[in-house]
Amino acid sequence: MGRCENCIIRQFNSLRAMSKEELKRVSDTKITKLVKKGETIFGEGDKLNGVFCVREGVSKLSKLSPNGKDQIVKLATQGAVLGQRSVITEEVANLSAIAVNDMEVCFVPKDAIMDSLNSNPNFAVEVLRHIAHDLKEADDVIVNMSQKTVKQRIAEAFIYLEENFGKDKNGYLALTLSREDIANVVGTATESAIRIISDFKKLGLIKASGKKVAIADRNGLNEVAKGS
Amino acid sequence: MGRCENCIIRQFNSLRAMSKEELKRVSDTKITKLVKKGETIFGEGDKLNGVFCVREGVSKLSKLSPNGKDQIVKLATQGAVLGQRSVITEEVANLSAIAVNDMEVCFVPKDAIMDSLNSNPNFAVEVLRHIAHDLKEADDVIVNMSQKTVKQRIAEAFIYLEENFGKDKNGYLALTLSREDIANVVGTATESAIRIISDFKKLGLIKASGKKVAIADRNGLNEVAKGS
DNA sequence: TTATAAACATGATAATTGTCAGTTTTTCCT
DNA sequence: AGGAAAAACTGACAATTATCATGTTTATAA
Repeated sequence: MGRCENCIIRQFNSLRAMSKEELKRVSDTKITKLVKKGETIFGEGDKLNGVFCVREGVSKLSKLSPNGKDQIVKLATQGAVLGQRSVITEEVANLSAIAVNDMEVCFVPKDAIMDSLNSNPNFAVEVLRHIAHDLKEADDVIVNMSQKTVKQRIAEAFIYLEENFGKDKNGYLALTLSREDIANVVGTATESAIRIISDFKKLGLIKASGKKVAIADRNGLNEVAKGS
Repeated sequence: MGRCENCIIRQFNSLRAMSKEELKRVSDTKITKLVKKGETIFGEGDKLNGVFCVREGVSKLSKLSPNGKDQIVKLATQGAVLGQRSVITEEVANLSAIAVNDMEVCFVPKDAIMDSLNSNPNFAVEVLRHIAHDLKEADDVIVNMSQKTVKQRIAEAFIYLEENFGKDKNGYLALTLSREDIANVVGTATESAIRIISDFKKLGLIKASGKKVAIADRNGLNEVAKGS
Protein backbone atom coordinates (compact mmCIF):
# COMPACT_ATOMS: atom_id res chain seq x y z
CA MET A 1 0.00 0.00 0.00
CA GLY A 2 0.97 3.61 -0.39
CA ARG A 3 3.21 3.52 -3.41
CA CYS A 4 0.83 2.67 -6.17
CA GLU A 5 1.17 6.12 -7.65
CA ASN A 6 4.73 5.12 -8.48
CA CYS A 7 3.40 2.66 -11.03
CA ILE A 8 1.51 5.39 -12.80
CA ILE A 9 4.46 7.73 -12.63
CA ARG A 10 6.93 5.17 -13.90
CA GLN A 11 4.56 4.04 -16.59
CA PHE A 12 4.14 7.47 -18.02
CA ASN A 13 7.74 8.27 -17.44
CA SER A 14 7.08 11.80 -16.38
CA LEU A 15 6.93 13.14 -12.88
CA ARG A 16 5.25 16.22 -14.23
CA ALA A 17 2.49 14.40 -16.03
CA MET A 18 0.16 14.33 -13.03
CA SER A 19 -0.47 17.14 -10.61
CA LYS A 20 -0.26 16.61 -6.84
CA GLU A 21 -4.03 16.53 -6.53
CA GLU A 22 -4.34 13.97 -9.29
CA LEU A 23 -1.76 11.74 -7.67
CA LYS A 24 -3.58 12.00 -4.41
CA ARG A 25 -6.88 11.12 -6.02
CA VAL A 26 -5.35 8.08 -7.69
CA SER A 27 -3.62 7.05 -4.51
CA ASP A 28 -6.81 7.41 -2.47
CA THR A 29 -8.82 5.20 -4.74
CA LYS A 30 -6.32 2.46 -5.44
CA ILE A 31 -6.79 -1.13 -4.38
CA THR A 32 -3.80 -3.45 -4.09
CA LYS A 33 -4.35 -7.08 -4.96
CA LEU A 34 -2.30 -10.28 -4.92
CA VAL A 35 -2.63 -12.57 -7.90
CA LYS A 36 -1.29 -16.13 -7.79
CA LYS A 37 0.56 -17.71 -10.69
CA GLY A 38 -1.89 -18.91 -13.30
CA GLU A 39 -4.74 -16.75 -12.08
CA THR A 40 -6.60 -14.45 -14.44
CA ILE A 41 -6.55 -10.69 -13.85
CA PHE A 42 -9.11 -10.12 -16.56
CA GLY A 43 -10.36 -12.15 -19.48
CA GLU A 44 -11.10 -11.47 -23.11
CA GLY A 45 -14.51 -9.87 -23.38
CA ASP A 46 -14.52 -8.48 -19.83
CA LYS A 47 -15.74 -4.96 -19.37
CA LEU A 48 -12.97 -3.15 -17.49
CA ASN A 49 -13.84 -0.36 -15.12
CA GLY A 50 -10.24 0.51 -14.47
CA VAL A 51 -6.64 -0.37 -15.22
CA PHE A 52 -4.17 -2.57 -13.37
CA CYS A 53 -0.63 -1.48 -12.58
CA VAL A 54 1.91 -4.25 -12.18
CA ARG A 55 3.90 -3.76 -8.99
CA GLU A 56 5.45 -7.21 -8.84
CA GLY A 57 5.61 -10.26 -11.07
CA VAL A 58 4.82 -10.76 -14.75
CA SER A 59 1.58 -11.10 -16.67
CA LYS A 60 0.99 -12.51 -20.12
CA LEU A 61 -1.53 -10.85 -22.43
CA SER A 62 -2.92 -13.48 -24.73
CA LYS A 63 -5.82 -14.68 -26.80
CA LEU A 64 -7.13 -18.22 -26.89
CA SER A 65 -8.47 -19.53 -30.20
CA PRO A 66 -11.42 -21.93 -30.50
CA ASN A 67 -9.03 -24.77 -31.42
CA GLY A 68 -7.09 -24.36 -28.19
CA LYS A 69 -4.14 -22.35 -29.46
CA ASP A 70 -3.07 -19.53 -27.20
CA GLN A 71 -1.12 -16.61 -28.64
CA ILE A 72 0.79 -14.43 -26.18
CA VAL A 73 0.89 -10.91 -27.57
CA LYS A 74 2.88 -9.24 -24.82
CA LEU A 75 4.56 -9.85 -21.47
CA ALA A 76 3.97 -7.10 -18.91
CA THR A 77 6.19 -6.54 -15.91
CA GLN A 78 6.74 -4.08 -13.08
CA GLY A 79 5.59 -0.61 -14.06
CA ALA A 80 3.36 -1.77 -16.90
CA VAL A 81 -0.30 -0.87 -16.99
CA LEU A 82 -2.82 -3.49 -18.08
CA GLY A 83 -6.14 -2.72 -19.69
CA GLN A 84 -5.56 0.92 -20.48
CA ARG A 85 -6.12 0.40 -24.19
CA SER A 86 -9.59 -1.02 -23.61
CA VAL A 87 -10.45 1.67 -21.07
CA ILE A 88 -9.45 4.41 -23.51
CA THR A 89 -11.48 3.07 -26.41
CA GLU A 90 -14.32 2.04 -24.09
CA GLU A 91 -14.39 -1.46 -25.51
CA VAL A 92 -14.32 -4.78 -23.72
CA ALA A 93 -10.88 -6.33 -23.26
CA ASN A 94 -9.57 -7.96 -26.42
CA LEU A 95 -6.91 -9.96 -24.58
CA SER A 96 -6.76 -11.94 -21.36
CA ALA A 97 -4.24 -11.03 -18.67
CA ILE A 98 -2.93 -14.06 -16.77
CA ALA A 99 -0.23 -14.12 -14.11
CA VAL A 100 2.94 -15.92 -15.21
CA ASN A 101 4.18 -15.95 -11.62
CA ASP A 102 2.88 -14.58 -8.33
CA MET A 103 1.97 -10.93 -8.79
CA GLU A 104 1.01 -7.83 -6.97
CA VAL A 105 -1.14 -5.40 -8.93
CA CYS A 106 -3.00 -2.29 -8.03
CA PHE A 107 -6.25 -1.17 -9.50
CA VAL A 108 -6.93 2.38 -10.66
CA PRO A 109 -10.56 3.14 -11.50
CA LYS A 110 -11.45 4.26 -14.98
CA ASP A 111 -12.76 7.64 -13.84
CA ALA A 112 -9.49 8.64 -12.22
CA ILE A 113 -7.69 7.93 -15.50
CA MET A 114 -10.26 9.51 -17.77
CA ASP A 115 -10.52 12.67 -15.67
CA SER A 116 -6.78 13.19 -15.81
CA LEU A 117 -6.68 12.45 -19.53
CA ASN A 118 -9.34 15.03 -20.26
CA SER A 119 -7.98 17.76 -18.06
CA ASN A 120 -4.23 17.35 -18.22
CA PRO A 121 -2.64 17.51 -21.66
CA ASN A 122 0.78 16.45 -20.36
CA PHE A 123 -0.69 13.30 -18.94
CA ALA A 124 -2.61 12.58 -22.13
CA VAL A 125 0.50 13.08 -24.24
CA GLU A 126 2.55 10.78 -22.01
CA VAL A 127 -0.06 8.06 -22.30
CA LEU A 128 -0.17 8.68 -26.04
CA ARG A 129 3.59 8.29 -26.35
CA HIS A 130 3.41 5.07 -24.42
CA ILE A 131 0.64 3.55 -26.54
CA ALA A 132 2.39 4.74 -29.71
CA HIS A 133 5.44 2.82 -28.55
CA ASP A 134 3.34 -0.29 -27.94
CA LEU A 135 1.97 0.07 -31.45
CA LYS A 136 5.45 0.12 -32.93
CA GLU A 137 6.32 -3.02 -31.00
CA ALA A 138 3.16 -4.72 -32.21
CA ASP A 139 3.96 -3.82 -35.81
CA ASP A 140 7.43 -5.27 -35.36
CA VAL A 141 5.92 -8.50 -34.05
CA ILE A 142 3.67 -8.75 -37.11
CA VAL A 143 6.65 -8.37 -39.41
CA ASN A 144 8.71 -10.89 -37.44
CA MET A 145 5.96 -13.45 -37.49
CA SER A 146 5.74 -13.36 -41.24
CA GLN A 147 9.35 -12.88 -42.20
CA LYS A 148 11.22 -15.10 -39.74
CA THR A 149 11.27 -18.81 -39.11
CA VAL A 150 10.29 -20.40 -35.83
CA LYS A 151 13.97 -20.99 -35.06
CA GLN A 152 14.78 -17.33 -35.56
CA ARG A 153 11.85 -16.21 -33.45
CA ILE A 154 12.81 -18.49 -30.57
CA ALA A 155 16.39 -17.21 -30.64
CA GLU A 156 15.00 -13.68 -30.56
CA ALA A 157 12.70 -14.57 -27.69
CA PHE A 158 15.61 -15.62 -25.47
CA ILE A 159 17.48 -12.43 -26.28
CA TYR A 160 14.33 -10.44 -25.56
CA LEU A 161 13.85 -12.19 -22.24
CA GLU A 162 17.41 -11.47 -21.15
CA GLU A 163 17.23 -7.83 -22.22
CA ASN A 164 13.86 -7.09 -20.70
CA PHE A 165 13.78 -9.22 -17.59
CA GLY A 166 17.46 -9.69 -16.83
CA LYS A 167 19.40 -12.56 -15.29
CA ASP A 168 19.58 -14.01 -11.81
CA LYS A 169 22.86 -14.31 -9.87
CA ASN A 170 23.71 -17.55 -11.66
CA GLY A 171 23.24 -16.08 -15.09
CA TYR A 172 19.89 -17.74 -15.78
CA LEU A 173 17.05 -15.73 -17.29
CA ALA A 174 15.22 -14.06 -14.44
CA LEU A 175 11.88 -14.83 -16.04
CA THR A 176 11.27 -18.56 -16.32
CA LEU A 177 8.69 -19.50 -18.91
CA SER A 178 7.37 -22.97 -19.64
CA ARG A 179 8.15 -24.40 -23.07
CA GLU A 180 4.47 -24.02 -23.82
CA ASP A 181 4.54 -20.31 -23.01
CA ILE A 182 7.61 -19.83 -25.18
CA ALA A 183 5.79 -21.59 -28.00
CA ASN A 184 2.80 -19.31 -27.47
CA VAL A 185 4.98 -16.21 -27.55
CA VAL A 186 6.55 -17.10 -30.90
CA GLY A 187 3.39 -18.64 -32.31
CA THR A 188 4.31 -22.27 -32.84
CA ALA A 189 3.43 -25.72 -31.53
CA THR A 190 4.84 -26.67 -28.15
CA GLU A 191 6.67 -29.69 -29.60
CA SER A 192 8.30 -27.56 -32.26
CA ALA A 193 9.54 -25.14 -29.62
CA ILE A 194 10.87 -27.99 -27.47
CA ARG A 195 12.77 -29.46 -30.40
CA ILE A 196 14.38 -26.18 -31.33
CA ILE A 197 15.30 -25.40 -27.73
CA SER A 198 16.93 -28.84 -27.49
CA ASP A 199 18.90 -28.06 -30.64
CA PHE A 200 20.07 -24.77 -29.16
CA LYS A 201 21.25 -26.68 -26.10
CA LYS A 202 23.16 -29.18 -28.24
CA LEU A 203 24.74 -26.35 -30.20
CA GLY A 204 25.86 -24.68 -26.98
CA LEU A 205 23.83 -21.55 -27.65
CA ILE A 206 21.99 -21.89 -24.36
CA LYS A 207 22.28 -24.05 -21.29
CA ALA A 208 19.34 -25.28 -19.31
CA SER A 209 18.89 -26.68 -15.86
CA GLY A 210 15.33 -27.86 -15.58
CA LYS A 211 13.11 -24.99 -16.59
CA LYS A 212 15.84 -22.43 -16.02
CA VAL A 213 17.54 -21.27 -19.19
CA ALA A 214 20.72 -19.24 -19.64
CA ILE A 215 22.16 -17.76 -22.78
CA ALA A 216 25.56 -19.37 -23.27
CA ASP A 217 26.58 -17.91 -26.62
CA ARG A 218 24.99 -14.54 -27.16
CA ASN A 219 26.69 -13.91 -30.49
CA GLY A 220 25.75 -17.31 -31.79
CA LEU A 221 22.16 -16.79 -30.78
CA ASN A 222 22.19 -13.43 -32.49
CA GLU A 223 23.42 -15.07 -35.68
CA VAL A 224 20.59 -17.56 -35.55
CA ALA A 225 18.07 -14.78 -34.94
CA LYS A 226 19.33 -12.90 -37.98
CA GLY A 227 19.02 -15.97 -40.20
CA SER A 228 21.34 -18.91 -39.65
CA MET B 1 -6.49 22.84 -51.89
CA GLY B 2 -8.36 24.34 -49.02
CA ARG B 3 -9.93 21.36 -47.41
CA CYS B 4 -7.01 19.62 -45.84
CA GLU B 5 -8.28 20.39 -42.38
CA ASN B 6 -11.10 17.98 -43.16
CA CYS B 7 -8.63 15.13 -43.09
CA ILE B 8 -7.55 16.01 -39.62
CA ILE B 9 -11.09 16.48 -38.48
CA ARG B 10 -12.29 13.24 -39.96
CA GLN B 11 -9.27 11.39 -38.64
CA PHE B 12 -9.88 12.45 -35.09
CA ASN B 13 -13.59 12.17 -35.49
CA SER B 14 -14.34 15.21 -33.46
CA LEU B 15 -15.18 18.66 -34.70
CA ARG B 16 -14.51 20.00 -31.28
CA ALA B 17 -11.04 18.52 -30.95
CA MET B 18 -9.34 21.47 -32.60
CA SER B 19 -10.11 25.11 -32.00
CA LYS B 20 -10.71 27.52 -34.87
CA GLU B 21 -7.25 28.99 -34.53
CA GLU B 22 -5.66 25.55 -34.57
CA LEU B 23 -7.52 24.58 -37.70
CA LYS B 24 -6.46 27.81 -39.32
CA ARG B 25 -2.84 27.21 -38.40
CA VAL B 26 -2.94 23.70 -39.82
CA SER B 27 -4.70 24.87 -42.94
CA ASP B 28 -2.23 27.70 -43.47
CA THR B 29 0.79 25.43 -43.30
CA LYS B 30 -0.46 22.46 -45.30
CA ILE B 31 1.03 21.33 -48.57
CA THR B 32 -0.99 19.19 -50.94
CA LYS B 33 0.89 16.64 -52.96
CA LEU B 34 0.11 14.13 -55.68
CA VAL B 35 1.68 10.70 -55.38
CA LYS B 36 1.65 8.28 -58.28
CA LYS B 37 0.95 4.58 -57.89
CA GLY B 38 4.08 2.82 -56.66
CA GLU B 39 5.77 5.95 -55.39
CA THR B 40 7.07 6.17 -51.85
CA ILE B 41 5.62 8.75 -49.46
CA PHE B 42 8.24 7.97 -46.86
CA GLY B 43 10.58 5.07 -46.26
CA GLU B 44 11.60 3.01 -43.26
CA GLY B 45 14.25 4.93 -41.35
CA ASP B 46 13.21 8.35 -42.63
CA LYS B 47 13.02 11.15 -40.12
CA LEU B 48 9.54 12.62 -40.46
CA ASN B 49 8.97 16.27 -39.79
CA GLY B 50 5.26 16.00 -40.17
CA VAL B 51 2.36 13.70 -40.92
CA PHE B 52 0.53 12.96 -44.17
CA CYS B 53 -3.24 12.95 -44.45
CA VAL B 54 -4.69 10.76 -47.16
CA ARG B 55 -7.21 12.73 -49.22
CA GLU B 56 -7.48 10.32 -52.11
CA GLY B 57 -6.21 6.83 -52.93
CA VAL B 58 -4.71 4.10 -50.77
CA SER B 59 -1.28 3.61 -49.23
CA LYS B 60 0.32 0.45 -47.95
CA LEU B 61 2.44 0.58 -44.80
CA SER B 62 5.02 -2.15 -45.01
CA LYS B 63 8.45 -3.36 -44.07
CA LEU B 64 10.91 -4.99 -46.42
CA SER B 65 13.13 -7.75 -45.03
CA PRO B 66 16.73 -8.29 -46.11
CA ASN B 67 15.69 -11.43 -48.04
CA GLY B 68 13.22 -9.48 -50.15
CA LYS B 69 9.99 -10.29 -48.33
CA ASP B 70 7.67 -7.36 -47.86
CA GLN B 71 5.08 -7.46 -45.08
CA ILE B 72 2.16 -5.06 -45.37
CA VAL B 73 1.07 -4.10 -41.88
CA LYS B 74 -1.79 -1.79 -42.77
CA LEU B 75 -3.68 -0.26 -45.67
CA ALA B 76 -4.51 3.42 -45.21
CA THR B 77 -7.24 5.19 -47.11
CA GLN B 78 -9.06 8.52 -47.24
CA GLY B 79 -9.05 10.21 -43.85
CA ALA B 80 -6.13 8.21 -42.48
CA VAL B 81 -3.04 9.92 -41.16
CA LEU B 82 0.37 8.47 -41.99
CA GLY B 83 3.43 8.87 -39.82
CA GLN B 84 1.78 10.16 -36.71
CA ARG B 85 3.08 7.32 -34.58
CA SER B 86 6.67 8.14 -35.44
CA VAL B 87 6.12 11.86 -34.95
CA ILE B 88 4.64 11.28 -31.50
CA THR B 89 7.45 9.06 -30.27
CA GLU B 90 10.04 11.16 -32.07
CA GLU B 91 11.57 8.13 -33.74
CA VAL B 92 12.37 7.53 -37.38
CA ALA B 93 9.66 5.79 -39.39
CA ASN B 94 9.50 2.06 -38.75
CA LEU B 95 7.47 1.34 -41.86
CA SER B 96 7.47 2.56 -45.46
CA ALA B 97 4.39 4.20 -46.95
CA ILE B 98 3.93 3.41 -50.63
CA ALA B 99 1.01 4.38 -52.86
CA VAL B 100 -1.12 1.44 -53.98
CA ASN B 101 -2.83 3.65 -56.54
CA ASP B 102 -2.64 7.32 -57.47
CA MET B 103 -2.99 9.39 -54.33
CA GLU B 104 -3.46 12.87 -53.07
CA VAL B 105 -2.01 13.55 -49.64
CA CYS B 106 -1.50 16.68 -47.63
CA PHE B 107 1.36 17.34 -45.31
CA VAL B 108 0.94 18.76 -41.82
CA PRO B 109 4.17 19.82 -40.11
CA LYS B 110 5.16 18.20 -36.86
CA ASP B 111 5.01 21.44 -34.88
CA ALA B 112 1.38 22.09 -35.74
CA ILE B 113 0.50 18.63 -34.43
CA MET B 114 2.69 18.76 -31.35
CA ASP B 115 1.49 22.20 -30.32
CA SER B 116 -2.11 21.12 -30.46
CA LEU B 117 -1.36 17.90 -28.62
CA ASN B 118 0.32 19.75 -25.80
CA SER B 119 -2.23 22.48 -25.41
CA ASN B 120 -5.53 20.84 -26.24
CA PRO B 121 -6.52 17.83 -24.12
CA ASN B 122 -9.50 17.00 -26.33
CA PHE B 123 -7.29 16.74 -29.33
CA ALA B 124 -4.74 14.62 -27.48
CA VAL B 125 -7.45 12.27 -26.25
CA GLU B 126 -8.90 11.91 -29.74
CA VAL B 127 -5.50 11.01 -31.13
CA LEU B 128 -5.01 8.65 -28.22
CA ARG B 129 -8.29 6.89 -28.93
CA HIS B 130 -7.31 6.53 -32.53
CA ILE B 131 -3.90 5.04 -31.82
CA ALA B 132 -5.40 2.78 -29.17
CA HIS B 133 -7.74 1.45 -31.83
CA ASP B 134 -4.81 0.85 -34.20
CA LEU B 135 -3.10 -1.08 -31.41
CA LYS B 136 -6.09 -3.35 -30.97
CA GLU B 137 -6.11 -4.03 -34.71
CA ALA B 138 -2.39 -4.80 -34.66
CA ASP B 139 -2.87 -7.24 -31.77
CA ASP B 140 -5.64 -8.93 -33.72
CA VAL B 141 -3.34 -9.30 -36.71
CA ILE B 142 -0.67 -10.93 -34.53
CA VAL B 143 -3.18 -13.45 -33.25
CA ASN B 144 -4.53 -14.16 -36.75
CA MET B 145 -1.07 -14.70 -38.16
CA SER B 146 -0.30 -17.36 -35.62
CA GLN B 147 -3.65 -19.04 -35.24
CA LYS B 148 -4.96 -19.14 -38.78
CA THR B 149 -3.83 -20.82 -41.96
CA VAL B 150 -2.92 -18.94 -45.11
CA LYS B 151 -6.22 -19.99 -46.65
CA GLN B 152 -8.17 -18.57 -43.74
CA ARG B 153 -6.21 -15.33 -43.81
CA ILE B 154 -6.78 -14.82 -47.52
CA ALA B 155 -10.52 -15.40 -47.10
CA GLU B 156 -10.48 -12.83 -44.31
CA ALA B 157 -8.53 -10.41 -46.45
CA PHE B 158 -11.22 -10.38 -49.15
CA ILE B 159 -13.92 -9.81 -46.56
CA TYR B 160 -11.82 -7.05 -45.03
CA LEU B 161 -11.34 -5.40 -48.40
CA GLU B 162 -15.04 -5.43 -49.15
CA GLU B 163 -15.96 -4.09 -45.72
CA ASN B 164 -13.36 -1.36 -45.63
CA PHE B 165 -13.07 -0.23 -49.23
CA GLY B 166 -16.43 -1.23 -50.63
CA LYS B 167 -17.48 -2.40 -54.09
CA ASP B 168 -17.74 -0.70 -57.45
CA LYS B 169 -20.99 -0.58 -59.44
CA ASN B 170 -20.35 -4.06 -60.84
CA GLY B 171 -19.83 -5.60 -57.45
CA TYR B 172 -16.06 -5.89 -57.70
CA LEU B 173 -13.88 -4.88 -54.78
CA ALA B 174 -13.25 -1.16 -55.09
CA LEU B 175 -9.62 -1.64 -54.08
CA THR B 176 -7.72 -3.76 -56.55
CA LEU B 177 -4.57 -5.31 -55.14
CA SER B 178 -2.03 -7.36 -57.03
CA ARG B 179 -1.65 -10.99 -56.03
CA GLU B 180 1.72 -10.03 -54.65
CA ASP B 181 0.22 -7.36 -52.42
CA ILE B 182 -2.43 -9.77 -51.17
CA ALA B 183 0.35 -12.24 -50.35
CA ASN B 184 2.20 -9.50 -48.49
CA VAL B 185 -0.87 -8.55 -46.50
CA VAL B 186 -1.46 -12.09 -45.24
CA GLY B 187 2.23 -12.92 -44.93
CA THR B 188 2.75 -15.69 -47.45
CA ALA B 189 4.54 -16.38 -50.73
CA THR B 190 3.01 -14.88 -53.87
CA GLU B 191 2.64 -18.31 -55.50
CA SER B 192 0.83 -19.68 -52.45
CA ALA B 193 -1.60 -16.76 -52.56
CA ILE B 194 -2.20 -17.25 -56.29
CA ARG B 195 -2.93 -20.95 -55.81
CA ILE B 196 -5.40 -20.33 -53.01
CA ILE B 197 -7.14 -17.54 -54.91
CA SER B 198 -7.48 -19.90 -57.89
CA ASP B 199 -9.03 -22.48 -55.59
CA PHE B 200 -11.51 -19.92 -54.29
CA LYS B 201 -12.45 -19.14 -57.87
CA LYS B 202 -12.98 -22.83 -58.67
CA LEU B 203 -15.09 -23.22 -55.55
CA GLY B 204 -17.25 -20.27 -56.57
CA LEU B 205 -16.36 -18.27 -53.48
CA ILE B 206 -15.10 -15.38 -55.57
CA LYS B 207 -15.14 -14.42 -59.22
CA ALA B 208 -12.35 -12.61 -60.94
CA SER B 209 -12.04 -10.69 -64.13
CA GLY B 210 -8.39 -9.89 -64.64
CA LYS B 211 -7.16 -8.25 -61.48
CA LYS B 212 -10.67 -7.32 -60.37
CA VAL B 213 -12.10 -9.62 -57.73
CA ALA B 214 -15.65 -9.90 -56.46
CA ILE B 215 -16.96 -11.90 -53.55
CA ALA B 216 -19.45 -14.39 -54.99
CA ASP B 217 -20.33 -16.39 -51.89
CA ARG B 218 -19.95 -14.31 -48.77
CA ASN B 219 -21.19 -17.01 -46.43
CA GLY B 220 -18.89 -19.58 -47.95
CA LEU B 221 -15.92 -17.28 -47.60
CA ASN B 222 -16.88 -16.65 -44.01
CA GLU B 223 -16.91 -20.37 -43.39
CA VAL B 224 -13.46 -20.73 -44.87
CA ALA B 225 -12.20 -17.81 -42.77
CA LYS B 226 -13.51 -19.44 -39.62
CA GLY B 227 -11.79 -22.74 -40.38
CA SER B 228 -12.82 -24.81 -43.39
C1' DT C 1 8.07 -39.22 0.74
C1' DT C 2 5.61 -41.15 -2.47
C1' DA C 3 1.75 -40.74 -5.93
C1' DT C 4 0.04 -38.05 -9.37
C1' DA C 5 -0.08 -34.75 -12.56
C1' DA C 6 2.22 -31.66 -15.37
C1' DA C 7 5.95 -30.57 -18.15
C1' DC C 8 9.47 -32.10 -21.13
C1' DA C 9 11.20 -34.90 -24.74
C1' DT C 10 11.51 -37.74 -29.05
C1' DG C 11 10.08 -40.41 -33.14
C1' DA C 12 7.18 -41.07 -37.06
C1' DT C 13 4.37 -39.06 -40.15
C1' DA C 14 1.26 -35.75 -42.35
C1' DA C 15 0.06 -31.25 -43.69
C1' DT C 16 1.20 -26.81 -44.92
C1' DT C 17 3.87 -23.61 -47.05
C1' DG C 18 7.98 -22.10 -49.71
C1' DT C 19 11.06 -22.25 -53.69
C1' DC C 20 12.48 -22.65 -58.31
C1' DA C 21 11.73 -22.98 -63.04
C1' DG C 22 9.10 -22.17 -66.68
C1' DT C 23 4.64 -20.73 -69.40
C1' DT C 24 0.82 -17.84 -70.35
C1' DT C 25 -1.76 -13.77 -69.82
C1' DT C 26 -2.36 -9.04 -68.93
C1' DT C 27 -0.88 -4.41 -68.72
C1' DC C 28 1.33 -0.56 -70.29
C1' DC C 29 3.84 2.33 -73.19
C1' DT C 30 4.85 4.95 -77.57
C1' DA D 1 -1.64 -1.74 -82.64
C1' DG D 2 2.62 -3.96 -81.50
C1' DG D 3 6.03 -5.24 -78.50
C1' DA D 4 8.21 -5.25 -74.00
C1' DA D 5 7.62 -5.80 -69.27
C1' DA D 6 5.08 -7.05 -65.46
C1' DA D 7 1.86 -9.92 -63.41
C1' DA D 8 -0.49 -14.19 -63.12
C1' DC D 9 -0.31 -18.95 -63.28
C1' DT D 10 1.25 -24.02 -62.99
C1' DG D 11 4.03 -28.04 -61.79
C1' DA D 12 7.49 -30.42 -59.28
C1' DC D 13 9.80 -30.58 -55.39
C1' DA D 14 11.93 -29.19 -50.87
C1' DA D 15 11.67 -27.27 -46.43
C1' DT D 16 9.26 -26.10 -42.53
C1' DT D 17 6.01 -26.88 -39.20
C1' DA D 18 2.08 -29.46 -37.06
C1' DT D 19 0.14 -33.52 -35.21
C1' DC D 20 -0.17 -37.80 -32.86
C1' DA D 21 1.60 -41.25 -30.04
C1' DT D 22 4.30 -42.41 -26.37
C1' DG D 23 8.01 -42.47 -23.00
C1' DT D 24 10.64 -39.87 -19.49
C1' DT D 25 11.65 -36.44 -16.24
C1' DT D 26 10.34 -32.95 -13.05
C1' DA D 27 7.34 -30.53 -10.05
C1' DT D 28 3.57 -30.56 -6.60
C1' DA D 29 0.74 -31.73 -3.10
C1' DA D 30 -1.47 -35.20 0.23
